Amino acid sequence: MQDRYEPRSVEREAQAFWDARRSFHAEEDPARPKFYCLSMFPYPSGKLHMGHVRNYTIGDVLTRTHRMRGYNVMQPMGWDAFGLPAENAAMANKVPPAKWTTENIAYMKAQLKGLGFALDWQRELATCTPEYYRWNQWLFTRLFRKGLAYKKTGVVNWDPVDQTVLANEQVIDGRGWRTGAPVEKREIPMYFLRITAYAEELLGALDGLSGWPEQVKLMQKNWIGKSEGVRLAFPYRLDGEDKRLWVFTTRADTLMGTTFCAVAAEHPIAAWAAKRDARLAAFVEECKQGAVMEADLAQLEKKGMPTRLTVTHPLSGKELPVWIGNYVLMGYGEGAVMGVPAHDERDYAFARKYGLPIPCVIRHPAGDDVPEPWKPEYAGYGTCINSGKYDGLDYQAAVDAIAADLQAKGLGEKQVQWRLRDWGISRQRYWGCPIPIVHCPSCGDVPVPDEDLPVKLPEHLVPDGTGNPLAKMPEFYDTRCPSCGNAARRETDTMDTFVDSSWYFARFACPDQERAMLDQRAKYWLPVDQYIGGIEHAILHLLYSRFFQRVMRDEGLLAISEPFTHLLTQGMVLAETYYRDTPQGRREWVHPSEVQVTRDAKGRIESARRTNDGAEVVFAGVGTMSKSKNNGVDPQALIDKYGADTARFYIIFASPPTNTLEWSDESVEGSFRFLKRLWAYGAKLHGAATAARGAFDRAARLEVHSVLKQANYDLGKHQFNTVASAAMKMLNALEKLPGRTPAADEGFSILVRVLAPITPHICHHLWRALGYGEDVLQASWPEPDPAALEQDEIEYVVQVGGKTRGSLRAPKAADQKALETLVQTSEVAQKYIAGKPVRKVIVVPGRLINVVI
RNA sequence: GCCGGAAUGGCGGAAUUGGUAGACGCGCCGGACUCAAAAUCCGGUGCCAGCGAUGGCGUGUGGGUUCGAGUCCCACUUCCGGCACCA
Repeated sequence: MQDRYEPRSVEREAQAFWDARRSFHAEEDPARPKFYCLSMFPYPSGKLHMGHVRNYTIGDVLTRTHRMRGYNVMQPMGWDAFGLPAENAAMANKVPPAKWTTENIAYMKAQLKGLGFALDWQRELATCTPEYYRWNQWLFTRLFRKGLAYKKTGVVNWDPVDQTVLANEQVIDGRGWRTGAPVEKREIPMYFLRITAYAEELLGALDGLSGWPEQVKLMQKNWIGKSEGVRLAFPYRLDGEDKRLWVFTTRADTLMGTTFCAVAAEHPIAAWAAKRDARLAAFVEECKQGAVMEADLAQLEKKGMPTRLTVTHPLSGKELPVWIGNYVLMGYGEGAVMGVPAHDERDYAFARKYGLPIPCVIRHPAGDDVPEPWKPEYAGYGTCINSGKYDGLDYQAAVDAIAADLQAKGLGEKQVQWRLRDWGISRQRYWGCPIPIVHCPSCGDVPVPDEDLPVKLPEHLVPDGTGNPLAKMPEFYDTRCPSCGNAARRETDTMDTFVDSSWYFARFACPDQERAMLDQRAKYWLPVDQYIGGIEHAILHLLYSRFFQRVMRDEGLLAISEPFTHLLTQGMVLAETYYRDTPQGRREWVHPSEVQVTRDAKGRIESARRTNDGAEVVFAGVGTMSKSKNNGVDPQALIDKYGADTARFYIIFASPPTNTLEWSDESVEGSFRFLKRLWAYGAKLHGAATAARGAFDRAARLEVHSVLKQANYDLGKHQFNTVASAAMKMLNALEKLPGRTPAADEGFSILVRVLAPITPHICHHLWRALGYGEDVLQASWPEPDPAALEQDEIEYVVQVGGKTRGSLRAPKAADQKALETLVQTSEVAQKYIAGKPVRKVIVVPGRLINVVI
């Protein structure tokens, strides 16, 4: 074994060994427990970023530890290959998205191989291939026939200059990103998937997901948003006809405090009113300006205008004005709300602004009226007042009584309302999976029959930013109706890329299956035992996947309902940011690698200068790695310099998986240093003759085995950073041993196995070089030896009055009484008791004694 | 705005889930080796006061519960993620 650690050759050799043996190829094996470990597949954007390296290293650690624990492990990898960035790159470089995507995949695949991940490449898939997306189409036609996919209008961002639909991301401060034109809302026909049909089940099943973080389950619960309330009607007469304005409320107990109703600008009443009043028409138009993002809408200044229409209060019979309000969402509930200014913050602000009455109908802790400013208590539950026959009722009694009275009049009933909306999947974009529908003038929307699938996406087009090129391509859209054979037009919208990623985890079980979406192998591998990915996917991707799993179940493809048994959500990777303001007043972001930092005697940053020209720069804290702040760290540069094992070790060691990770080049050096020390120790053992048991063996074994015990505990918590620390502690202990004693070999073989999932290449080499075995992948996971952990004496912490004052050693067998006596006679306690009466003595077995005085 | 998180030395983080706060590492300080540098090795390092023994303070802020709080409760501050067409 050579003295110098050379990661390049060590890594090449280990990877060649795994390739030759097909070490990571997984086969179904009913005799062993299976472990399907999956990291979220990447979008092939060009090259791996640090977030990928982190995600896949975490997945690889889990994969490799489970292998060593005897599981039949499958860890696949694929490409989420459709999407907007390919179209943007296509426009910028005049290259078809397909070519750009394929080249990116090839490069990134080589990078993943270089990192030594235990991936089964035989299962590789890409969502942009017809072999994959034909099953998107197949499933869509099934859902369409069942009514679970349907057409209705949806609202999109419209760029009036480019005449194109914009993604939310392409809207910057309410303007189109390319044209700068103010964005408008536009309603267009779209296909929707009826996820709301599964709302109750998706919500209820969260409780059973014991392997998911509570935080993610809570976010999903709130997103689905079940609320029980009352749907009720305000009757009105219009053009001689009796009509009803329906609203939904969770606060029917406040119904008697209603002083107005408000409808969304897209509501039929708004359209009716706008026809008769130019100012209203202008206001409705104004509401159509701007983007569709909820975050923007929620922060709009609350504005409204009264229509001339009045409605009748369903219980009191009072006439109430109907307003158009820009804060009423057409997409939630009925697109109309009842305004109860005294007990709803938005209604309060609205009524104050427009001088509407604000009668208090719920008693709250601060009194029976609602003076300015608004207080959260006003919206609390309480007893009804000023509400006629409902006075004195509490929330539940009032809701029950009011719902019953409404029902008797045929003007309302209790109803469950969901915040969750059906999933609009139509995208007016080229680089996606074509929606398999043919529009026939006589037969309507006809799903493409199975034998005509897949509807192939032409791969040679280059979009130009003015709408979908498919819609300008008669060779694509001119077709015949599958039903009647007459001329018809093919749908040119493609699917939301979330459709592609909502079932890919299942396809990994049988990516080569040409005759079906899934086969028997999926029944063996699914569900995914461990899923790993960014917290930013906590709601949409994970909820859509849970929905699709149920859709596939109901198609008879799989029996299970939940796709992911355990979920680990990793944190983001951040880096330092530095800038300087140029004389021209421009802010220039300087890459952290180009900055030289000077520190004071305590290591605090004093100043920072740009290395090449000495210009002073300002440290602006840490932030997500981004082009705009010029602080991205390229993992490839790191791998080239230190090797894959150092990159993997650092990323595991720097932070627990769920935390954000703040990048530091200096700390990477420390990780490299550790691996060099590890190598050097291995080389020293390798060159030494085996010695007899030494005097320090007992102490070294105690240390190694107690650290191992803790490491195994931490591994169970997925706290991998302290597992890496444990490896360092083991090496520290072993380096104190004088030679190659039995404890040295035992300890080193434990260390190499603990580290093998994190830094597989160097461990592969050391394991073989020291003759511990042929392949560390085949080794079993180490467990602590109870005999090594035996101790005769225990050190107790001594506290007096809750303050730590020192420690004392006591025999292991000492009981509470013996310890009480021991502590009261001890020098350390005597000093602080100082003759005061001892009230009691608290003993925490094996840890601490507290004398209360 | 709404929903969900996070906050511990100069820095990343640890604390066996209410029991010695700061493990492990980075940085910094001092030393060894070297003609010198790099690499490597050894020692020190929460803050304040003190030559020192030692004493006081200390886990974002303000309260509370407890023999004992980084950990539990209440109220806030700041930062981060998501908000349905980025993936």
